[in-house]
Amino acid sequence: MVSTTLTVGAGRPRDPRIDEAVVAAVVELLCEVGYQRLSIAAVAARAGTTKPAVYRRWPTKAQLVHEAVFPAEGRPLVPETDDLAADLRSMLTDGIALFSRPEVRAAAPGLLADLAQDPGAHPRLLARFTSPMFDQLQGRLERAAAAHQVRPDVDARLLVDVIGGSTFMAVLTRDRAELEGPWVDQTLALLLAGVQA
Amino acid sequence: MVSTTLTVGAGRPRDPRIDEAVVAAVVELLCEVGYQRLSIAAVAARAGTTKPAVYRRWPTKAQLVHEAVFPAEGRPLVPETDDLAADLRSMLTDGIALFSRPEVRAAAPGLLADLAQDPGAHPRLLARFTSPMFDQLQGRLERAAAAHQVRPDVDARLLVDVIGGSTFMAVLTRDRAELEGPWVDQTLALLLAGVQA
Amino acid sequence: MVSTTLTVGAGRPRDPRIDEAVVAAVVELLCEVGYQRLSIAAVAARAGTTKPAVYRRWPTKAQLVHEAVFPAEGRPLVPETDDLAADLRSMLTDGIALFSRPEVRAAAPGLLADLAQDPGAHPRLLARFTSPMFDQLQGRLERAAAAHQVRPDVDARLLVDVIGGSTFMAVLTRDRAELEGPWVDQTLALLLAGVQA
Amino acid sequence: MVSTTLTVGAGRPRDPRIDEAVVAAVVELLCEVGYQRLSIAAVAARAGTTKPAVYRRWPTKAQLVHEAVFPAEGRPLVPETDDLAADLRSMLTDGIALFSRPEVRAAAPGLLADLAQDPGAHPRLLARFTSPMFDQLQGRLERAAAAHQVRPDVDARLLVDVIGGSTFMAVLTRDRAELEGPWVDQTLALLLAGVQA
DNA sequence: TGATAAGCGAGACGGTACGTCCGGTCTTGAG
DNA sequence: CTCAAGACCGGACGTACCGTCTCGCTTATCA
Repeated sequence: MVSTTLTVGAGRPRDPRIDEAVVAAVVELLCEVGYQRLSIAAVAARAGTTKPAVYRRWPTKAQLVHEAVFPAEGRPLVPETDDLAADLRSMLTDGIALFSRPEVRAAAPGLLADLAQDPGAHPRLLARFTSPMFDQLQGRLERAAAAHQVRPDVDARLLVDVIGGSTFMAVLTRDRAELEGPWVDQTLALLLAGVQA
Repeated sequence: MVSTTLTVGAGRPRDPRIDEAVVAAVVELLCEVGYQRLSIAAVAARAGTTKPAVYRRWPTKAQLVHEAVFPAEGRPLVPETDDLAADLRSMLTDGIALFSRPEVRAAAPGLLADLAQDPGAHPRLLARFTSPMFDQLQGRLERAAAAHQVRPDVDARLLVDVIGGSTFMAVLTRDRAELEGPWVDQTLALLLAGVQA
Repeated sequence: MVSTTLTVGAGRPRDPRIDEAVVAAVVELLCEVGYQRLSIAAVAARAGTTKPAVYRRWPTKAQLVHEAVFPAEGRPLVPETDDLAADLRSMLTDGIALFSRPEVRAAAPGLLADLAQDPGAHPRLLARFTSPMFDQLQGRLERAAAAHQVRPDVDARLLVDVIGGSTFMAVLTRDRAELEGPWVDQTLALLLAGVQA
Repeated sequence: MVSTTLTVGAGRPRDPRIDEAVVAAVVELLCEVGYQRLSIAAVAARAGTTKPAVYRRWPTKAQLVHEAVFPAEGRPLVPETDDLAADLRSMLTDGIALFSRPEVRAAAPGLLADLAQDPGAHPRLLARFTSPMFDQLQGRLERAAAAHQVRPDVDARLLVDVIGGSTFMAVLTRDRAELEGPWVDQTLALLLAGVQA
């Protein structure tokens, strides 16, 4: 998180309603005008506050959008049932659902572009998303290998690349209708055949 | 292509050296400051010309960068040997190489962001990249299916998603060293197992 | 003159109708939009021709306007009766009339500004206007001095400054009505008293 | 004045160094390139600032140049000694000196041209220059008439036309050397003879 | 009489300057 | 130290217009 509303010391405390209003305004405006044309001034106006109040909380647009679009949810990234096929299917549909949210579609490429320029963003991004997902998936795969469901040399990080990248690319290049139909089934079939022992 | 230097009719013809200088300047500046902070003014200055000369050729930054970064090469996107494994490996290494070029790394997310906002960019992007690749790969897969090397229900477009998305994601989240090492081997193994009859 | 339609040598001769049409267009447009916003493109369009045809004849806007507004008339600048008061009055009213013509009011300050910047304009301007007027007035004053009407030390060039400058300033700062009324009478009284023996 | 640096209320105050630097840059550039080719961009660059900072202070080039060239000095336009000849001489030499300043020579015709086009400039110009001068001169002439030094019917405004116009014309059409020599003496003689009782 | 040469309409070009938007910072005055 | 209000600085924008150039054609002079 960036908007560290600690304010342990003296002085007037920050108004928490502004934090909420700004985040809500960002999500709205992302869907309306996209990432590039999202201006801090417009966010502040929509949130009923002023630019300095926003800049006090988030130093850059990238960090603001990042936090607004990907709130730190505690939900498990990798499901844990006994059915490997069902778990992989969940990951595919979760990826599709995530990248299909309007604010995510609008924000993701712009965020990538901004963060790609920012040195140091690489580890932060990994720490926030890829690594937790990788750790959980690593455990899940070891369980599956022990049950002789997957080859023991299947790499969890590689699978994260393939699942994440495929869903991202699919959302970018296909219509909504295609994704809800056979795409998941076919991809799941390919993945299962690819990893199975 | 956008910069249609046709000019069959009347009027002073365009100076082709400006076309070249601008494209070169875009590639340079992309590597130096990234997509977002790439300004037309800076491109024109670096190219030794002026903004109107750039705007006459490319109406938007997105189209300019698109053409500068992805020149219309005629090279086949899908190799055509008799060895399916070798062909898939080529596609993976080509994808890695493409997305690893500094100007592509700098431009790709920004282009996605801009084009995602532009209605009508979707079909254009497909027509230029995904579709040709898909058509070629479709033919290659049919040949492989006839030779009983792959299952007949493997979809070429799906494979494009998986190969393109995986390589894109890998380049974004991994170091150069990892990609040149086992990543290609492991991904190739997964794909082969996934599609084989 | 600038538009030297000599064309002694070979080649297609210039169309004299274009010369006329351009000059007429300049006078019209000066009255409509003034000197600064008079564009060669507009002149060419109004004259029913094209920019290069205008530039072939007059290299700069200043020279074009100069020639259009002050055609080389042969009319005597200084009248030659036996009545000095009447002659001075004529010069005053002629100055008022000249500077009051709409195209002259519109063109004069702009011309001064352009020509003031052009080194070499000074002698040209003098040769065209001030000097002939000065020569004629010099003769007239000598005649008046011989008749003991004016002091013999009155300088003709000085009188040109005073008459020209006063009328110019008066036209710039006063309404039409004032000028036609007592202004000429009062100025004439001042001048006569100033020069009389 | 135009650049009203009032800013009594809220908001960041204007940087007064920019005001000074811009005015200085205008004077410099006027002498170098003249009025017409004086661009706001060049002024801003020379002053070490940017175009918007200039536009915030002066909405048009005419107003900017006007204020830069004719700063609101409180100096009396008409001297007030007991010697009418000396006072008139002062007005002549002041006029010569004013119109001889390089930036004034460069700016004056261009300003006239711009202001001549702007309806409403007429009264403004009068209010700033001609009228104050006229009022002061009117008082001086009444004093002189009471002392039987001038004819009581001599009009102050007319004298302003004659003195201003003559000096302006003389500066435009003569060399520096001529003006410092006998020109003032001769003109003074003419004026004195013209107005004396 | 045919080659040469300049003018013509048409129109796009290279480039200067324009006036404006907006992003991020700073200042006030109150809480 | 925060808040609102708001102006400021300066980078960049996309456009209008200037004077030039290229084209394909026409019109005159000269070999």
